Amino acid sequence: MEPHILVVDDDREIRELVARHLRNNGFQVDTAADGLEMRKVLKTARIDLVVLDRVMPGEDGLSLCRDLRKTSDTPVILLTLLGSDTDRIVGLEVGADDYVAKPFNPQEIVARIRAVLRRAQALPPSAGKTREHVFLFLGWRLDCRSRRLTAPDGSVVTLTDGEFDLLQVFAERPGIVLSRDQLLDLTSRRQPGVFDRSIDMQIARLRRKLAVYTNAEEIIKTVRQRGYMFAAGVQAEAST
Amino acid sequence: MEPHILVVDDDREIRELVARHLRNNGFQVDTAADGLEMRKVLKTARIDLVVLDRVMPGEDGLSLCRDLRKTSDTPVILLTLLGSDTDRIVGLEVGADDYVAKPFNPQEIVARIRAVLRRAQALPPSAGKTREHVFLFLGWRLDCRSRRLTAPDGSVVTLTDGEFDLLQVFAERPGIVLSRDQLLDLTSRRQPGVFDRSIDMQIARLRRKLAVYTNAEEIIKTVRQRGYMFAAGVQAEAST
DNA sequence: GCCATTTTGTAACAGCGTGTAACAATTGGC
DNA sequence: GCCAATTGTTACACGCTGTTACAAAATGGC
Repeated sequence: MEPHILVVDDDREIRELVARHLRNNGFQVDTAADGLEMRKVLKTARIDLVVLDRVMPGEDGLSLCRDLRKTSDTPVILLTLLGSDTDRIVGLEVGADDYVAKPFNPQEIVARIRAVLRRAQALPPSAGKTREHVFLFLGWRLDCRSRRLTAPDGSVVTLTDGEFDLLQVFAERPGIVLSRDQLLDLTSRRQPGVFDRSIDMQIARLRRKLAVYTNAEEIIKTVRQRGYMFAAGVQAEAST
Repeated sequence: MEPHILVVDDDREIRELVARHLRNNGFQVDTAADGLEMRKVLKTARIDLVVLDRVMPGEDGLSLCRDLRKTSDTPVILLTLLGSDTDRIVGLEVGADDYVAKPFNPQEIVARIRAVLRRAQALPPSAGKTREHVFLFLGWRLDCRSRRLTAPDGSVVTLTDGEFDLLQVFAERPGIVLSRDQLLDLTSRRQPGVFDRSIDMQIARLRRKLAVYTNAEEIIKTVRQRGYMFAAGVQAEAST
């Protein structure tokens, strides 16, 4: 019985990104773009926890949290802006159980959800339920829990750590153009003074390894002046 | 009946600042400068929540939190360094209920304490703590109660204390990259002045013993510039 | 307490991964 | 078609990690 999470955010991209990440971690997820949709979902589904954006047009996260707290004990995690002490304090005071500051590491949301639910005794600690993060594209299999890439013919392709991180970032965000800066951030290889053309080198190296089996152009496309995009359709799943 | 908080921090100034602020907000407060004092207070007073500094000489916050969580449900709030995602995630995993990043606004600690206590008061205490302590991976069996490692062919493999602790830390957190620093913390082998490359030696020694039976690269992977990750899928269970 | 053995940590070096610099190829605006 | 800007490729230097050797510390039997 997997916990059921409701993600409320007017920003569709963030909403779907968080939802996908949570699904990959074994949660059942519904989404809502505003307070109206949120209330509709809450009326029709039994939700275990709400992830709620602080800043939204119309009714914002704090108001929604305050209202929700009047009628329900459903735990709430607020997505706040970094550096806003008073937002966080007021959020906690109106009844939020926790917050995560944007920009966020999706894994932190997972950890926080588990911590909150653990206290609610809705979910045992993660060691008891191993779920793996697997991405499938064009016959390739990317397993992020074992850091292993398997080619369409079943052979294992050895990637360097940099290459693996890069491919993981892409596979988690198919169809989205990612700038060099974003790729450096997302792969956690942003260092002060790093010349951002180094990402081009890493992409070339990754493409070279993929190209042994598949036309790499169908996997990673260059978007001139903007960055790179993972062009292969991705199926994400939890493996058994 | 005001909640009773224990503040643990080696830095006297921070300790007394937090204590004074909490007293001004209606909490009863005790303080401790280290793990020894903390345990002494916990033996003699009924504490409702512990505020625990992450970085302390000798036994640090993560180790203390881990130990405390083995025997008690007392909520813990960690004071962490700003910007360390994996510190926060690992902290939540070893059982902390929350964290506050330094430098902090004392009012945020108050809000967090209230939020955590509100949650704790909504829950009955755990009946008995059943923790998983047998881990199965690639045919190996790690029994943490008897501190015994059994190979896929059934033979017992002798590990040193250091090697065993290290393998246990990994098996509890499959698929997560753990830095050298974190590994030193989680294995409770953090000593002042220890050259942090010593962990590489321990890992090499563990790998050598595992490699007699299994390709060790499939079990513990190096993630360059970040640390090491347990790549084998783990099934955890409570032994009979 | 002594001492042999085991465990752990440090130093040095080799091999590999990553980032930079330079140059080649491609792209797109005019 | 021209050309400046952008991206791809090659070569190389430096830093990170694995291994070996040895020293220091810890352990346990007598």
